[in-house]
Amino acid sequence: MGRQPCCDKVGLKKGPWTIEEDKKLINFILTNGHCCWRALPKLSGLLRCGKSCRLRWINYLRPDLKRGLLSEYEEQKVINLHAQLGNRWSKIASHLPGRTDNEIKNHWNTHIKKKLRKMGIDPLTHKPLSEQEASQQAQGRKKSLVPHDDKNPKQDRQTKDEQEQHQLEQALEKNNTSVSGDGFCIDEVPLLNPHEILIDISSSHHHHSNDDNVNINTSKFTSPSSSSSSTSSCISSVVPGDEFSKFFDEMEILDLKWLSSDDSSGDDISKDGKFNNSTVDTMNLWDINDLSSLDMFMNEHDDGFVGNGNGCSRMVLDQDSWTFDLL
DNA sequence: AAGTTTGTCAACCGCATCCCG
DNA sequence: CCGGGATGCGGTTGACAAACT
Repeated sequence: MGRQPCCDKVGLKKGPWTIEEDKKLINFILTNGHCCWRALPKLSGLLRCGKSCRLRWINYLRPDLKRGLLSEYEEQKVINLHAQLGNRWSKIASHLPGRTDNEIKNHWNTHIKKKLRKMGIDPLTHKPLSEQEASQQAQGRKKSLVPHDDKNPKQDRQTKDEQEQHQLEQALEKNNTSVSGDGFCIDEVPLLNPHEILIDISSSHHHHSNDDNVNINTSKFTSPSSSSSSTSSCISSVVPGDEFSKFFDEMEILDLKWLSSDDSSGDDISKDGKFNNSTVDTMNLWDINDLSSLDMFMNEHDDGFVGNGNGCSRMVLDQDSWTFDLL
């Protein structure tokens, strides 16, 4: 007797989402919230598994998502957090507003890993690679080192949160790492002793210096209780019209201000039509104050979607659309 | 121009954890 | 406390596009 599948998969669609499916999902969640992911597909008329709907919403359709490549500052934050937390992507994501665990995980695997190896740092251990190891890494036949519980991240979850928080706070205080530089709190036990974290921050250190390119104003931000997913839990309480508007109003705003850097000579819009983060001067999360904008979008801005004929997995329905196109 | 390789990332899968009766 | 369903999480896959030969 195996475990029951999460949903009746017969007749359910898989693969990339179409424009129509996205619209249905957005419309439904904005009007009804998502009381129950399992029931949502039936209620909304989607031929999708509830899990799939949840993932699509969390990773792609949520209005508070920030799109585009991670900035250097965010990258540095991810590296620091990874040194502390290991592959606990959702925890890491919870410290990067507007970013999803999936996005961070992908970015880690495709960009940061390579970057660290280039710098002679083992992305698993955050320790320097020996010459031999470095050459092995370069040849792609590096054996995995498992210094902290990267391979078994779930095992250490059983540690009590309070203990974790206490330990980590102490460690961070002692070592004055930049992880908590902007004031967020980490509720995890370090997998590495902070003094063991060896990250060359010279390349990005200017982000924290006086000529700081990044100005983070966290004056009124209450971090979601646990993870990126918990943001969606907040959304689950979404109700139509004014209530939703209130929700945004009451949401404590994190105002991220990305000051243009000197190297912002690049194109504002990349080839796939997305804005590059580096050139976005100001980005306000939860910048939508009125649900009517969203309604407007759904009803009148159908061409806000840029379909490619065979699905819209990369359509322009991102933070920029929500904030620029709609308002 | 055509074929091949490499890189990226959305989406899936299966297990773990949470929650409720 | 226990069992079962719902949800969350992290690893992995595969489609697509870009780069290379």
